[in-house]
Amino acid sequence: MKEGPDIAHIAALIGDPARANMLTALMSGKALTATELAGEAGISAQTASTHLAKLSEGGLVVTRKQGRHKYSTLANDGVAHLLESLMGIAAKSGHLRTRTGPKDAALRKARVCYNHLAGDMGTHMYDSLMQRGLILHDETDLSLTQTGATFVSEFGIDLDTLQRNRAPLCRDCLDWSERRAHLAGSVGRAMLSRMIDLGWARRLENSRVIRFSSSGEAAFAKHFPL
Amino acid sequence: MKEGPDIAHIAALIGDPARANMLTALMSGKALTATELAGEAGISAQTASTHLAKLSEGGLVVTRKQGRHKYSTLANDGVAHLLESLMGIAAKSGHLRTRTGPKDAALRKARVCYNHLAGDMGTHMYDSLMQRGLILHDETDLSLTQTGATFVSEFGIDLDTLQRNRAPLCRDCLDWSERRAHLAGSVGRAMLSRMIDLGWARRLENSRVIRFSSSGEAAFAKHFPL
DNA sequence: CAAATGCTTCGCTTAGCATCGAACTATGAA
DNA sequence: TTCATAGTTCGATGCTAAGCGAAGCATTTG
Repeated sequence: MKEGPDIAHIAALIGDPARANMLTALMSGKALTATELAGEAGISAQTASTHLAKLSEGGLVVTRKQGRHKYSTLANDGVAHLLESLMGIAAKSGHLRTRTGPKDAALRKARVCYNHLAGDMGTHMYDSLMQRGLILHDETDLSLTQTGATFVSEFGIDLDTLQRNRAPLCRDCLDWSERRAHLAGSVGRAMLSRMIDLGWARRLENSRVIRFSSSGEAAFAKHFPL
Repeated sequence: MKEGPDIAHIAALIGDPARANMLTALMSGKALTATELAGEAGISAQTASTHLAKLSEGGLVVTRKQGRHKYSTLANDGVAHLLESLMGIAAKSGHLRTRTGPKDAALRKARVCYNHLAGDMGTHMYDSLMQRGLILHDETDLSLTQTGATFVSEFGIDLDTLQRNRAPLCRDCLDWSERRAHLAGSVGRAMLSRMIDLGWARRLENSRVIRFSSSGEAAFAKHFPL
């Protein structure tokens, strides 16, 4: 009767509102402590502790002890991807968001998705890179072309360091607001952090929103034309 | 505090074992009646009825009344895609499948995923089509090339009829066993049903397994070389 | 018509689990 | 050492929801 893996177990892990809030908070890509996560979810520290144990046991989250703190992050890109898929379906199917605040527009424009750029500007960048032949799909994954590699290097990213990791350089990730692909993977992460280093944008506190300065937005448009 | 859509609600829908079993059964792509689904999940008809109401209300499933039967299917490709993602994560993270039966190997080789071909042979076909330039990625989706369209037509598929639908012709779908892409979308569905019409393969009862005859497998290899 | 089948609604029971208070361990600071 | 902070474990509580029996509605069949 039972075929394939046990999806109910891990779906149930995400299905609790408190845990879902923690996971959403971790979509920022930052490593958060247990108490921070408790705050995000609006629950006590004890409860958060048990939740974290379950999430980690279920392989959705990995933790690292450092002094008296315990930092948690999403276990891998796959989990982030899964969460975005969930958001996509949750967004369109049914009684949508609880409260459509002013933040919502900002989130749709540019936000962080597991440390890479998502939202309108994320898909814009993806389209630009794709159209100019800097990235392409081989059958299974996304990869940089030769010209793409030089472009990325000239943008100030050290590809050699990234390549030392086993993780794929490029992946695509489906955007819940745009329902289109954007650039994930280690290059995607590096691109975003480089933009922040360049002063183009900054991350808002306690939020996934990325705010571009007007000059930053201009530079962005110049670097990623369509 | 709450950003983005409510993922907990729909994750909770999938998180119940009975409902998860129903959804997995629907991954076959067949429309199943309420009692059939009750059987799949191992619960009574009444309980299945309430579960179906919730699934439909949550937008994961659509139902159609026909006489005294009520047929359910997955709501759209996105839901199927989400379920496959879940299986992928569930498969690798943690205490894996409950029981690795003989069926498992067959499932990995060829199975149906929302009416299209998945598993080893599914990714094989995808790779072949991609390598020969019959399908390609534009920035957002997958599409047939000119030569791809004639290939598909010569295979015996009426593209005009398919195109009348609003649904995308091609999509890619991530395989939980192979962790690679395979061909979904209406063309993917048509390909599989054509293979069955040609007698290459048949679907096993009460299972997602697709069994190719030896001559069918030979024909498959000939049509989709690498 | 009556009988049978498929599905749904109601009411009830039960089990699981999220939650917190309180007590305990571990690390860092004064 | 003493105090403070971070995190965990235990026990008790209370709510939610899954499950089924029974009754009801709808549709097809004899």
